[in-house]
Amino acid sequence: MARVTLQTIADEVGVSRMTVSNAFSRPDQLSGELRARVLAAAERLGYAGPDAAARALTRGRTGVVGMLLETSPFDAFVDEVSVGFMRAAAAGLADAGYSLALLHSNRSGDIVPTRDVAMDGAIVYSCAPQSEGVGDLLRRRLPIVRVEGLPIEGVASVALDDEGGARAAAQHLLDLGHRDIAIVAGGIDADGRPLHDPPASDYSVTRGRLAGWYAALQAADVVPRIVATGATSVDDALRARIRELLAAPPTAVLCWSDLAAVEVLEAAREAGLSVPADLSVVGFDDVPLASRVTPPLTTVRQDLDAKGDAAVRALLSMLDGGAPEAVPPLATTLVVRESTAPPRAS
Amino acid sequence: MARVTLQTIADEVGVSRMTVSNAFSRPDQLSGELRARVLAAAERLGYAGPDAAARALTRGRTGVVGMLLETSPFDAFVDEVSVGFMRAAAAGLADAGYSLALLHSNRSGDIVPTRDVAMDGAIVYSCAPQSEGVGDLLRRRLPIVRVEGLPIEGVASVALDDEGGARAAAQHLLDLGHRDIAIVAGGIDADGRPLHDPPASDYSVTRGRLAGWYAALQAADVVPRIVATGATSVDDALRARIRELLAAPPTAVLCWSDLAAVEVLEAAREAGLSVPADLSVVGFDDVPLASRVTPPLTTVRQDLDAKGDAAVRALLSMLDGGAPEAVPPLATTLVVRESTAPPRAS
DNA sequence: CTGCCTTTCTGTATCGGTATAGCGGCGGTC
DNA sequence: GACCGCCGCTATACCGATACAGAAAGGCAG
Repeated sequence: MARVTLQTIADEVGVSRMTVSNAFSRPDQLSGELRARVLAAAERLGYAGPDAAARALTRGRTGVVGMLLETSPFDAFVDEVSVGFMRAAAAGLADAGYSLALLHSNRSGDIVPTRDVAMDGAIVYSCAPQSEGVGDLLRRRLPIVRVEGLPIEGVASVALDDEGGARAAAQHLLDLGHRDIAIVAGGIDADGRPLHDPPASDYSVTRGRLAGWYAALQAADVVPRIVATGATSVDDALRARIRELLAAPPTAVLCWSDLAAVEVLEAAREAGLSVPADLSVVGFDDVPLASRVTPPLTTVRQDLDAKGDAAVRALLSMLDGGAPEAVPPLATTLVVRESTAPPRAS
Repeated sequence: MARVTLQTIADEVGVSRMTVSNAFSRPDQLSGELRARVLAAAERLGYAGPDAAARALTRGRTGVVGMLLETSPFDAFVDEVSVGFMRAAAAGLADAGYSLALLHSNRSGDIVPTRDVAMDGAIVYSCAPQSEGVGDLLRRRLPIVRVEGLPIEGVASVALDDEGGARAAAQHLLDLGHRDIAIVAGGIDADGRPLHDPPASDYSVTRGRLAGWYAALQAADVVPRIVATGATSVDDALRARIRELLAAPPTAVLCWSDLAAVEVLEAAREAGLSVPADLSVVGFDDVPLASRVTPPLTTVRQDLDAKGDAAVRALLSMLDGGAPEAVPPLATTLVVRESTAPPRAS
């Protein structure tokens, strides 16, 4: 039993293939009576309407926007920050009629998403500019918006004002009177090289936040202690270093994520340190968890809805033929809760 | 400047279009020397490789699996249960080389995802069988797997053993000695009709859980009090009813979700009731939040990874040409934490 | 009754690929 | 020296639709 196509219906009804196509796609092009007959025949033969792939080919539009993630899709769904971004992006795209396809980086199959999945544009979330996936997308000359991650030549981008947020966080601690401050950061010093001052990172989020912390601290002549791993998520190595740090605790800790800050809270509890009396802790991101831990975390909020909206708006304007345009860094807000206080008088 | 296609390259190199195609897709079909020349020309002309839409048309495969959600994509990313499911499903599909496309139900654009987005198969998560989106997908005769939601004729399904989990939860309260038990459930009695006994619901999750609770309670001759709304998420109406309930509190409450249970916890605190001393509370799902609230919630755990894996496995087997096959209900586990205790001796 | 404009439908070309059969040339076998 | 098989490439026919330019039929003004 051959597949049912426009031609099948056309033969059945005794009209041209074109007329059947019009019955589905341009109803005003034929009489209501004939259209009804065509549709009835289609129904009878079990025709679902124009084939999506064929239509995508001729119309040159798929209705799909891809999202390439630095991590595997699995990890992206674990991280509350990327979930929040996906949420806003998916909602914005849905409003504009686009479906969001999560592209993976598994290149072993015969279909490599970044190269072979049909789409009208893509969002590149926190990816290395030189990664294969990004290369594939660039080669296709698709409209692309980069979100976080290092700059990609010729690609519009949406990013947080990491530096400003970090500066505000550091300044908050300085204003409280702290001078002995540690920084907990991932994505730097992967191979144990001596750290620069300020330390360097190829991980854009950490890079911006480091710059902000150092800007404030150096202005106050404070030299921070650095606790770092190469990993960009909280891992056992980082946990161990945090515990080392708290053996001779500073009075305050700046963390590059709320998750890292929660680890510090945990380690402080183990070490018998009271937060914020003995140790002030500042996170970053303001994920839902931040306000639920004990004590609720002082942190730098980023507005994930705004980030998603900005990315979608930038992409939609390109999909409509607009030129890629720069989006200014998204503002952050310092949220002061109960994990920070003046240092204990010594 | 016309678009660069296989033909452009073919003309440039002076070979047939077919040879260029082979250079990309079947390297063994031409000499290495010629292939190198073709690829060099492609590079020079900025050809990204075979067009995805065209390839999808001829090969009949897209590498995309759609996921249709009952709610908007936005809400799906808010609910920890659906996020957990998406996580597992996306990971499983990525391993198999498929990208996951989130289909929205916005039918106003010219591209209706369920009808017009090219895909090889779809997962239908907790959707009404008679919804337009489901109808579109069925008409296309795509391989489909249903996850949660009411049965869809001829569609393989993956669902939780809601009934067994609920029965275990109710039995746990009975074993503790509770006789005055309330049930908090959404998705029933939307228009205020008198409730049946057990109450009816068109919302499959609630339906299964109700059946389980009643099975255990009726066997013990306990008649529960019902607190319900038509909404399937926690809303103000439900919050208000919970507060009414606690004006004359039962000794224990069975909730159809952890989120609802957290509301009960909150309302109990407001009413000056101590959990579990004055009131035992049981949730459902075991979302991450459940173990973090105070007191940690006794709840029925569902394994979202298993659910995602089961759905993906079922779909993959159909994509490989297998027949749809029934997947047995997924097991649940009662997790006893600190929100349940024997009723206060009266 | 003629000419012109609509309405309604059809024919052909095209979208950008891939499958498949076939063709010339070359080395090798008997 | 005729025959065979293989290698490397090409020609042709699709895949399933849509765009666009007509063409037949009918309506209306002059």
